[in-house]
Amino acid sequence: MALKARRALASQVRQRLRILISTGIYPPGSRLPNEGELAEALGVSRTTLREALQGLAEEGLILRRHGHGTFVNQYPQQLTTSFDRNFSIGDLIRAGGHRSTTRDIVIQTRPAQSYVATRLSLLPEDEVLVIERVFLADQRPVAFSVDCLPAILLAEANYELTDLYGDSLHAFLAQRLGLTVHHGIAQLRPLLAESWLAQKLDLSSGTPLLYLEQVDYTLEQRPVLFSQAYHVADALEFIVYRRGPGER
Amino acid sequence: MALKARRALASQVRQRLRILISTGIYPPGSRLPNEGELAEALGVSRTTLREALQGLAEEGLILRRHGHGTFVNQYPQQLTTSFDRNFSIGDLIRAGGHRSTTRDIVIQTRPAQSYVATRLSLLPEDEVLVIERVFLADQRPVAFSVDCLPAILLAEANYELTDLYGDSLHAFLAQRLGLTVHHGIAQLRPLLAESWLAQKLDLSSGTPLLYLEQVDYTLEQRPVLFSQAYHVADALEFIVYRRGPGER
DNA sequence: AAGTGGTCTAGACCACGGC
DNA sequence: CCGTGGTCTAGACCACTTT
Repeated sequence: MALKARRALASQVRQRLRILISTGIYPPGSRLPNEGELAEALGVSRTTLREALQGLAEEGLILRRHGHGTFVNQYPQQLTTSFDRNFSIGDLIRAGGHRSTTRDIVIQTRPAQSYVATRLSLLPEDEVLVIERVFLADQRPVAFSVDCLPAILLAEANYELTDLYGDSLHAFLAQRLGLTVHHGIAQLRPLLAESWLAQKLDLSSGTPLLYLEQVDYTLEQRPVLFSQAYHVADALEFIVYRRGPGER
Repeated sequence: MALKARRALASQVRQRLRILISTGIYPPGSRLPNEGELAEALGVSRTTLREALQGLAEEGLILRRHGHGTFVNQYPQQLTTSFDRNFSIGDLIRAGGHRSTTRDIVIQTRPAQSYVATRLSLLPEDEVLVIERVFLADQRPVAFSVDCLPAILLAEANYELTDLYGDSLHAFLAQRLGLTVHHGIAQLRPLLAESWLAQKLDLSSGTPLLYLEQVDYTLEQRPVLFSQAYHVADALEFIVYRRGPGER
């Protein structure tokens, strides 16, 4: 416990406050001690405490009122999965309280189609590793996804095919290739299931699906993953936390 | 210019830096002066400068690398509309470069349906003001929306019906009722246009639509607006910037 | 080893809300 | 008026990256 966990201080304080609130030390509706006292009680500076409080306020766990005090929210919102976070389909399924598995996996290398090459900043003759699979929530098919990785990223890496079976490609990118996904840009569209797709998902043709097309980037704005996913609507919840417009 | 614009300092610095970058003082790819120098040059503390830099990094305008420096991003992402921001449909249309108008407006007060009452924390017998309308982008219908406002909010306010015609209810809430929408929680679902809806939007029945259901809250977590919107998919773009998972 | 961004502190002053 | 949260500062020390 010597080093590490640096900037964690504010996060630690945040966690400690969460506990103090959930255990009823600070019950819903009550007012917290003022910032000075609270900072001293927790053994951190007021600045650090404030960062923790700000985080809790954004979570909706507390309410802050200038000149009045900081209060524990009586009606906290709880979002299991907010879509502005880059979760995998597996996470989405688990957030709904189901068990996530996959089937019908196809892994192959092939030349990038033109629209894929464009999104990944590749040349048309470049190859991509394509991973197709069906996601199931408790045995029920709920999504079909196609992921494309530039083959050149894999050229010098050592990995096994089984590494690709895990439902988090982000983890694979980070652990095997040293590439951390910083953010993704996704586009949403409703779609009707064509027969080939309906068959994969055990649906009838014409069922409405939520189609998502996404490119993931590293911190350096390098595109590393192109994904297409077809989601069965009534099986997965798509919830978005939308901040009001304006300057932070 | 005496008072006001308090916490604006970091925002002001941010804006000044944007200008320094866009005018080519700090061209794309170049490294900015270190934080100490930059802070002194701009006449603010390093803390304040860092807050500004952090904002610019989140915007994607600059890249920060520990132990290396801060760089102007060569390939800045520019999202006209990111869905994690609480824009109105009118904004969405204008972001696509079209002219936004509305038609078929219906405004009436009626008892809240049970699912509406639940979402707005109202009692079943409470009344809501309902605003229905069709949005057009350059004459073409692209969305149908139903907004519900608790009637009690309007009881003591003075306003005219025409205030409700503007395409930003958020602006109405802020200016007439003193209620600022802090965030909304939205749920997305694909849907097939039923005949009544298809007729309103000049579509054929069974066309896939993107359905959005949203509750807007004030900073104090008070629900003030419930909205349902049916979007024509190929007319509007739904783009989401998804940050990588993890603690803030 | 030198230079950079990352974290944390203590303290000052300001603006808002209620008494 | 007082107490609260909101903003800003100067400075210390740490950790990462390159030379």
